[in-house]
Amino acid sequence: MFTDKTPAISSDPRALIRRQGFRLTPQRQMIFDSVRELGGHCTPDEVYARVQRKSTAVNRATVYRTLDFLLKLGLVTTAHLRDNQVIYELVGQAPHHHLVCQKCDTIEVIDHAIVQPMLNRIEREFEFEVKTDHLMIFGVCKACKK
Amino acid sequence: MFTDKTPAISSDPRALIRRQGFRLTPQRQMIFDSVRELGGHCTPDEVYARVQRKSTAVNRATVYRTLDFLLKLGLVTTAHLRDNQVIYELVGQAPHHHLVCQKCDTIEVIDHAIVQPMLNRIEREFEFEVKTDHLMIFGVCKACKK
DNA sequence: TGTGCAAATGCAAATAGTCGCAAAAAGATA
DNA sequence: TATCTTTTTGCGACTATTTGCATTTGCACA
Repeated sequence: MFTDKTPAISSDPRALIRRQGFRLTPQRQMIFDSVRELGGHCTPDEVYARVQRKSTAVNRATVYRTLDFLLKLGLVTTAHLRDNQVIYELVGQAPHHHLVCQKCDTIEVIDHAIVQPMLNRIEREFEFEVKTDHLMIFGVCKACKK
Repeated sequence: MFTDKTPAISSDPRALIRRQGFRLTPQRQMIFDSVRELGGHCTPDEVYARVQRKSTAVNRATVYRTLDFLLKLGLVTTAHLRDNQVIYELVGQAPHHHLVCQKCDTIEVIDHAIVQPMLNRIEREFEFEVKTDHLMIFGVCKACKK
């Protein structure tokens, strides 16, 4: 299960899903599409609301289950804000990370290159295979520091 | 609000709470004590269960609110596992981070020194004042890789 | 020590998220 | 296309977490 290591092709998850013996359902397609349409960053509730616009027949539990499914498949990742809110994000070509300002709640995206050396060191020193592609670093942004 | 920059003294939060104009209540004391007694890593539910042993009069909502209060005060931090479970942790003398194995769920603690250079670089390049003291890095541990 | 006021709590209702199970349906095969 | 197997879904119940509001209670100050 979930053994495929091929990088996810975000625009068309169908091949990836089927290749691993899972089934492609309209619900999964709609939910995935909604995540993409929401700009790649969204909460389960936002996804549910958007899916409802396509079909009111989709159950809330299915949204939760499918987001989790996409997570296990590697098509999306999650991040948690300090208020316990979960954010789902599409896995794209470029891994990146976030600087979250605790004062104004803005989120700045930073490149993976800044984090990479640290992760490499961890892989070397602890023989730990890092899968994190999405760090949330909390603090106070430039604008709020003044 | 929450402007005190003095490092938290985990063993006695009373001075810190009062210095900022908040009130010291038996509930807050019991909840803080419980977190400490639970070894510094715990879920809201574990805290509630432990507080019940001291006094059955403490409401669940108060536990949630107080943990959040201690978070804002800087006396505890949170971390989120992939299954959305929240972990509260006492802020101690030595900041540290976690390697979480997705296969066996074990958590390895790593020293802040490994993360520090990256955070320094972020502070410099983005003029972002980092407050994160507790990164969760997901992956596969040494034992599970074999 | 008593009094007043704002903060904190308890309660109950609302919202968010999870789970078990029966029904529906995807995809394989004939 | 019909049938079969297994996955996935919807539903409803249940647990977890949050929120509004009335009441209580720290604690500052007289």
